[in-house]
Amino acid sequence: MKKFTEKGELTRQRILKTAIGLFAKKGFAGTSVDEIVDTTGINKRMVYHYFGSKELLYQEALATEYAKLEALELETLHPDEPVEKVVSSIVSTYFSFLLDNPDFVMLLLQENMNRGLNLDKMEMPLSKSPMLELLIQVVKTGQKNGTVRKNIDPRFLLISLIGNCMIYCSNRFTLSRALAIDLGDKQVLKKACDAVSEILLHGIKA
Amino acid sequence: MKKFTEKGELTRQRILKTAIGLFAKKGFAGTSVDEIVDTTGINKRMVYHYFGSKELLYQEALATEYAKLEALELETLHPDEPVEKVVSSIVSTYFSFLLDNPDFVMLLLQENMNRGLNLDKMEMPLSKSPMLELLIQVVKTGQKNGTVRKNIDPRFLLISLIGNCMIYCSNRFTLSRALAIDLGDKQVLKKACDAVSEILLHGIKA
Amino acid sequence: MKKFTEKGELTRQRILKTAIGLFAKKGFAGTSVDEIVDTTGINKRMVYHYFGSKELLYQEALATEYAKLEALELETLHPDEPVEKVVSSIVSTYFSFLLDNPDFVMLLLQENMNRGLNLDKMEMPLSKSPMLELLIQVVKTGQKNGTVRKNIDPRFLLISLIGNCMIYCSNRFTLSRALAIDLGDKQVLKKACDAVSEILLHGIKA
Amino acid sequence: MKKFTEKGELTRQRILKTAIGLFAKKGFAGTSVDEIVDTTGINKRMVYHYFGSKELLYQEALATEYAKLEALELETLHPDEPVEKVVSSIVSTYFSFLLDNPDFVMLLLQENMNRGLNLDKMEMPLSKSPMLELLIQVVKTGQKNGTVRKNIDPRFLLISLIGNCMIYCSNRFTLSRALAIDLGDKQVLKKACDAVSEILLHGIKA
DNA sequence: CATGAATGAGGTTTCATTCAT
DNA sequence: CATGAATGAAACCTCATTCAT
Repeated sequence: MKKFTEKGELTRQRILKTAIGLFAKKGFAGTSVDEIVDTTGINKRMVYHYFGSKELLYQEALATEYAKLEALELETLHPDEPVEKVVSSIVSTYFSFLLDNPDFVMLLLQENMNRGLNLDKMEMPLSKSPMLELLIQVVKTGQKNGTVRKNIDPRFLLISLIGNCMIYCSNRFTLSRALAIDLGDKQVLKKACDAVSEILLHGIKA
Repeated sequence: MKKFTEKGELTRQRILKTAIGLFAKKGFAGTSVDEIVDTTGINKRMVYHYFGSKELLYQEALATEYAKLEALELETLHPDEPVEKVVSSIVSTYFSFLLDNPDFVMLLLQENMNRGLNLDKMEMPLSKSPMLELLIQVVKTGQKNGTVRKNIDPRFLLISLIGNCMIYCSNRFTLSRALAIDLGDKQVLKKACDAVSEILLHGIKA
Repeated sequence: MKKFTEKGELTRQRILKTAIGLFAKKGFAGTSVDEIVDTTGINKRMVYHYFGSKELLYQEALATEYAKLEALELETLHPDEPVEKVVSSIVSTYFSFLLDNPDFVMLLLQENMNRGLNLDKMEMPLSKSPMLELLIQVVKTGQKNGTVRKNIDPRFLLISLIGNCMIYCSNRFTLSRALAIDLGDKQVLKKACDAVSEILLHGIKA
Repeated sequence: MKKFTEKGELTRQRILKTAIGLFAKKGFAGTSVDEIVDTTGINKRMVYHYFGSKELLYQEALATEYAKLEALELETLHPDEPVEKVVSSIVSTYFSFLLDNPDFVMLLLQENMNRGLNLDKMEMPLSKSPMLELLIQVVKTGQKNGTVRKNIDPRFLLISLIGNCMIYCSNRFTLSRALAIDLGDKQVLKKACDAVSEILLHGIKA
């Protein structure tokens, strides 16, 4: 990796931060380099100096947000805790994370719309999800002591879990419209989080 | 409004169909009018003749795909059927629909990324979801006869239901990556559909 | 000349009238054939059927308006009338005409900006101005009987006369701005007309 | 505001100068940005870099020419000079100016044809015409000492004055045609200038 | 490290005109 | 006589990128 002076690093970060916001809001094709530099006030040449190209800048933006997912705090959760506690904790963790990181959500969706091609190009390590590891543990334990149904597949469970949370972000506007309910309202979201927790808990228990 | 001849209508439809595919695959900004006309072989001027602008073409594409959702056949489902049958039917209906209409999924996600602005511009009628009406019925019945838990809100249930199905499409690539499971595989999807059905059924029953 | 049926002639006239208005307001280059047909509601093909091309339509528009100038009523004026009466009559005649025919003014200016090229193409007859003939007469008479100064050239007098009237139309907006006076106001124009008459009358008398 | 280097300013000026000539000759709609850049040899992107849009470039062209009018040297004219000298000086000043600045004349006419909309957009200051101030002075003085008729309104006088000069430029081609006199001929123009001076002087004197 | 100038390709849209019926 | 469909060229403007200092 290149090393930059302190001032340079600051410039770099300002560009990256601005780019993340714009790419998240308007997509890769919908965002112009001019817009990024106009927003930051930094000279356009700097984008190419620090990032090489628009695409590489986008990938760095994607990587930066993606890294946040891995930083999800799991410290307070342990495989030896009861399954109920673990599941509801994961749900609220995801809810908070997704709501707090709308840029991440948008970039993730975009990447999926793009068939994951940028992640391929970036050769991101296929890091095993720690969340999945945890779920595998607690489900196995739960199945042993009879609190979890036998045919629960932790992978599908994790997907359900994510899907239940993500949908509030990824389809917020169309759902608000169709169901006449404001999914931007904090109180509504609190109830939604609880509803998700409860339905999943009942969904897996034996 | 303008009247078109049969031949003109054909041209119009060819443009629209092509546009739907490209907008779904590459997004609004990522698709050029040139690309659309090159694909169809129709003169570029015709796009503006029939649709007025790229944006209006996009909106018509969106409306066309969106209309498919409303056409989801609910005829075989009835409010007086048992809740189990209804829920699992809805799940498999959504699964099939989303898998069969990837363009719809992409356009829907894009519209959400765009904060629903195009739907607003189009002044789409806020049609009450028939799916929601159905769920409200069967949940109420189920709660009366004791098969469904009291605190199930049909709206959150529907969202969960959609989220559980949608996630397999909207996040297919990143999930396949992270969980080391091929979500493009038909058999995997069959299992996933069953898993979703089961978890939700257990999730709501008293 | 071609002959058209009554209905056809009507269509033709509607196109021509619309074209005159648009060409006068927005210029030749600034007016599109589409705009003309959209305004009339007549099919675009008809423009080419009746006029051949946009340029020929423009020339016909120009000729139509130009013809109005020749129709200026001079019947009540005679060479044997006193010069004062003739001059003030001409002034008010021009004033009325120019104010009543803004399209003429605009097309005339445009033609001058275009170096008279269309008039050349149209091979318009270099019709001797009847106004000039009249002026030549009365000036000669006036000079003979000592009421008009010797060195008055009727041609320059006519130009002055036209210039004094035309300026209120051709430069209405910039003059209104610069002189803080509303040259669109009827009463102001009445005074202006009188002022022009008076200044010219005193300007030529011996 | 943006800062430009010396070299950039040069490029800017070349574009502007070329634009003035073309806009004056062919009008706003009749001039294409491509034509401007082809004439200068400068890349098209630069037009938008320095001027923002074709319209803004046009406005700057208009403003540049318009500014020349204000620069009309009035230094040699003083309110305490006799009215005859002042009027004939103004006439020849205008004649020279208009003949020397055909681009100004064309842009001014165009702006009037456009109802002064660009001047409105540009929020040009409604600078009091120094020429008018001067005329007000000398007319008042002339009226006091009995050399100028009482009912001369300096504003209408100025308009007449301008009209008498302008007409030779604004309607040069149609007048040359109609009156069978070459208004492009220097000697003819000299005589015309004198005729205007004389008619106006006699027109105002008591 | 940083800046403004510059570029060629391509973006969306509109043009005047012709075709087929 | 009249219509809607169709066209290729050119309009204005923006793009990601590179140059020169």
